[in-house]
Amino acid sequence: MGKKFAEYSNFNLSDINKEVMRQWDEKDLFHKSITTREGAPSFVFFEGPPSANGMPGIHHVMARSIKDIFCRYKTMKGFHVKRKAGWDTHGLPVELGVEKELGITKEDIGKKISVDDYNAACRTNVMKFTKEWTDLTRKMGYWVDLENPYITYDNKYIETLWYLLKELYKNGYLYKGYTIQPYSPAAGTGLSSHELNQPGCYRDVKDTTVVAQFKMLDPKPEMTQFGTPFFIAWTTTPWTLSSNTALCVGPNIPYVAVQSYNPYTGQPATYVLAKDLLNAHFNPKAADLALEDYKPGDKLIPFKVIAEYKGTDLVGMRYEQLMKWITPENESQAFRVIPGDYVTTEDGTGIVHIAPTFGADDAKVAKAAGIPPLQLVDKYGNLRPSVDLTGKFYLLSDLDPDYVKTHINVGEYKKYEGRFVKNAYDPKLTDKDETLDISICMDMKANNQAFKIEKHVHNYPHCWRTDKPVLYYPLDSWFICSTKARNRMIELNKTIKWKPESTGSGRFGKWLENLNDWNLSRSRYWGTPLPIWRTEEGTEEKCIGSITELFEEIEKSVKAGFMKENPWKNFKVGVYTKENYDPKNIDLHRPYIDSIILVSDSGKPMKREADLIDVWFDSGAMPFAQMHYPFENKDLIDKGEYYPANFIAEGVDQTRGWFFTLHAISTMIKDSVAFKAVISNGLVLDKNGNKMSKRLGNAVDPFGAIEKYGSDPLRWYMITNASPWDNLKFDTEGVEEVRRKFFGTLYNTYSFFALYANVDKFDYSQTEIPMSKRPEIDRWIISLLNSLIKEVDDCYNEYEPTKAGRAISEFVTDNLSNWYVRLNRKRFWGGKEEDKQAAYQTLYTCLETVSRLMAPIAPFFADQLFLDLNAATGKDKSESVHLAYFPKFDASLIDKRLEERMQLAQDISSMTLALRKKVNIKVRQPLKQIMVPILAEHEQENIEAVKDLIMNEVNVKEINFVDDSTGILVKKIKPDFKKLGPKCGKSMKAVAALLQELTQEEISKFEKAGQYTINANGAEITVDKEDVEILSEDIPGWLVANNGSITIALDVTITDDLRKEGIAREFVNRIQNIRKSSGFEITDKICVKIEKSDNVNAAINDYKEYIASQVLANEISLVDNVVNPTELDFDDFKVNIEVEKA
RNA sequence: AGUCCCAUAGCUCAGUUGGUUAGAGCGCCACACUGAUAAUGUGGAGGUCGGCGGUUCAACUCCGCCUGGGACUACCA
Repeated sequence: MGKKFAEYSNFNLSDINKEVMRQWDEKDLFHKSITTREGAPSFVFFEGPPSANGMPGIHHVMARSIKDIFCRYKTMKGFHVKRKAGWDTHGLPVELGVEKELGITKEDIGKKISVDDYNAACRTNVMKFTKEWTDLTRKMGYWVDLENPYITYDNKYIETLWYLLKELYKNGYLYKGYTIQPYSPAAGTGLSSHELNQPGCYRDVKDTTVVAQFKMLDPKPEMTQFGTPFFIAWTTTPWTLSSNTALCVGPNIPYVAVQSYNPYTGQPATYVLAKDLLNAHFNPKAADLALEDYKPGDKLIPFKVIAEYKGTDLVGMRYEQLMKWITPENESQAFRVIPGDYVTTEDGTGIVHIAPTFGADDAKVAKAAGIPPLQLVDKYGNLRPSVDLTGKFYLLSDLDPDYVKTHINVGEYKKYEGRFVKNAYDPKLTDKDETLDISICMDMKANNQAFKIEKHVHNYPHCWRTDKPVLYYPLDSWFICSTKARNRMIELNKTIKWKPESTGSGRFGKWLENLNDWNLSRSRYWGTPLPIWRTEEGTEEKCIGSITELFEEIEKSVKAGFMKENPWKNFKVGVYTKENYDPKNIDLHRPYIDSIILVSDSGKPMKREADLIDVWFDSGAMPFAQMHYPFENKDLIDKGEYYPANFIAEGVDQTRGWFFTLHAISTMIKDSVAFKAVISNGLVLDKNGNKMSKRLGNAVDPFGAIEKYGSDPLRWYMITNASPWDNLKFDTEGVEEVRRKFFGTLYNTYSFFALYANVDKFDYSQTEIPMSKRPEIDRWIISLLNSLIKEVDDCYNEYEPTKAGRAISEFVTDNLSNWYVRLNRKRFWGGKEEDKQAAYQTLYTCLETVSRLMAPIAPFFADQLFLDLNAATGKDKSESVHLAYFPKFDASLIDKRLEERMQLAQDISSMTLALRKKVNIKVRQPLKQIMVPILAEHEQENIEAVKDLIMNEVNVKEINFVDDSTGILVKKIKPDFKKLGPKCGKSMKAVAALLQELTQEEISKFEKAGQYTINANGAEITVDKEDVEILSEDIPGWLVANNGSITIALDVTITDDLRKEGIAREFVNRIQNIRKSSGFEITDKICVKIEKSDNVNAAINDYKEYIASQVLANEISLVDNVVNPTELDFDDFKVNIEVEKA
């Protein structure tokens, strides 16, 4: 007892932020929020690891707020919510950052700088902004364990990755393949899809394209009747034609054979192409011209369709190699027509040129049809595509001489030997020089091989490092055969709760359906090494799944004499201490790992495959790797306590990134989802809807924003302004508005409460007034409060934080502050004891409950509010709202009819005030009555119940009801379309019009009979009473307002008595002002002297007591003269008055 | 190019299974309040629900096409 509610002189959420954070640290609350729930059911959350080599931005506040909200909520619901922070530390962005910093390129690594030093630089660099990240995380109030984060470069982490890779390997998911990948000849490296999607990588380029003619070897008879028979196919990369080994048709696409002439040479020919594209290549205007009338050079070239085929009819047909420079292996299998489902007739000819070495799709369909790729043998004996790694046609001198002899037509090839396939790759050429494509096209034109040569603009990816176009090029890579698990992934995906749902079924679902194998290889230095060792010929290999296993293998190798000793002899197998796994003791990265040579089962040396693995594997494996599974914490995961996650959240850009890798790894390793629910949030844009970027200077600094506004309004704004999955147009004015509107109001409400509660020494030690004894308005707000609890609980449960926040906000501002507190102020400073207690208890309950409901979103202010309230009452002794429990709603306290009645009161009040406004009578002037037309009994009951509130709020003396019996009501009929619609069908409109035209007599007849027959468009329709709403819209002669079905009339006559009372109220108001401006305490008693005047005498005499009670005056007297007059200016007269302390 | 998301007042957003006065806040204009006061309240103006078609008695709502913005994926020749 005796503890007071804290009162504040100012309201600064940024300061509250800091102070509350200090207390959290002091009390070690984050840890307690976990330890106090020990043993409770666990709610598993996974943190997606950000990369700490960049500064955190405002969008991170968004993403992390979402994560934090649900972790805090679940903690309040009694769950044990462990959450580990994580850092993504490998990968190209890190490497490039380091290269930039050190001023080197990839080629310098191992030369100018040792791999060792380089990786050390990466290790430091990647954690460059850790401090800022930690700082932001704390300031924004994101509770996550930053002291024991998982770090992907950790030896323990890598060891788990190896374990997982080995599991995949054992189950046949890992294979080495030769595939077409984006490759940058200028940079000498393959590129990941992530790199290809850097801003600005896809650019429009103008390329020379050609429709090539492929001469048939075994044409169908009808194709031979006119000129030479050709297939025609379009390509945007003419240089790849020399590597053509097949043509591809759509099996179900219709094709035609057309007799015509080559536009360049004028030679007669029979062309085969897709029927749909006939007019794209043959001008319809020439359709009627006779073939024989054609003379070379004519603009319009005649043509004649002579036959039609389905794609399948063409499959298997053979054609002559277009450029006979190089003879492919297995020549007999090449140069055939093959089927491909991906062929369309959107552009080109419906026949696709296939160069298996330079197209991913090409390689796929070619492989399926047994078509050999066109490959060379280089001087080292390797099979190579016709283009070398620098982007030029191979030099003969770089090839195997025997191969050149047997397979290359040197005379033909010489002309193109060493030509770069894009000018950009050739250091000696510029854009203005003739491209290889053009050279080839010119030759084709001359050789009657080109049907059409055109410039074509298309979108093409460029290397983000060298700015030069990417080449699709075959490279050796390790793959995860994720397609094998595709169906299972699709099935499991259906069990995941996606927010929004469309991302799961749409973006993610479609992605799964079109899944490709996962290319794991990266030829870089800083990353998780692929733990596969191979003999030189690749006939034997070993996949290593743990350090222990590696050590066993090293021992064998030492025995076999391939290694002198184990380089990590201080490492103790099976000892999982931090020290033992410290990089000083062991480092699984390159270059150390590359020095390990193992021995194969047959006794041959094996070297590690030089590749690193995709960093996305690092992050997708975090459920296991963060626990060092299965080496440690095996049970936690196997028994489901820390896996799978109940909930994760990241940006929508992770759909095919982290969300996918988590899902894929989990499906393949555990045949389980990795997460049961996921929120994919949208972007944070600037207030104009533009992407934030440092370059444009429109990026919002999260630190500055938190410092200025505090995290709570920032979080509240971000969460309530738009659904997380919609993009947020971030406007600081919105944050300011949230601060003022929501937090300001809540703070004011609390301050109001605290002020009077302290005066009255309220501390909830008094007996609780039973709900049944509290006034209607108290039961109303408690009912709303319980409805709110249920709603907010449901929203959080359904991962709808936006709706939760909006509901809380509406309750606080509209219902609690603007209605409950405003209407009940007098109860707090006057009022009978029991009624006062009821008011305090009610308001206390509301505020305290709100502090819990809002805590997940606005953790700082909510905690202060909760503690301030409970410090005085001791009702909940939790150290923090975040250790307390989420409120439970009590259905017995919810009274929907009461809520409706109050709504009615609010509507009637609002309408009355609007009427007052119309005739300019201020609220302080009492009026006699409101008239309400009543057509049904329950309407009157409802209003009666809230009558006092209305009268008080709008300052009228009575509410009277006018029922039908008076005969003065003017009624109107409103059709209920929902009921009447199905009944009337097409006549609906006519019926509605007729109903609205009914006279007063007809309406009464209708009411008495209970139904009415209408003749609409010749059809008789019987309308029942239930099909319409009969309402009274007017009382003739009164000032009337209506809104929906409610109509009210206001009596605006001001009688003498009313005028006097108005003056009295005016006095109360003025005297209160004087009290305040004189600096009196609210409990001070006063003495009032008023100068006599005809304008006021009567009013004062009649209302002396009333005024005195309202302004705490011991005495109010009318005097001839006042000594220290204050002049009060009433609208049409002035009065002198003196107010002093009694 | 495909997939997905978004489009409602000047701005930010609500809008139930289709049902007839399309709402709120901010901003703006006017007013009131001044014992919740670095607050607050009330009223008012402000909409072809992106466009065009369709289904329906009835479309902001369902369907199709288009436009604009965004994201993701992608050398379909």
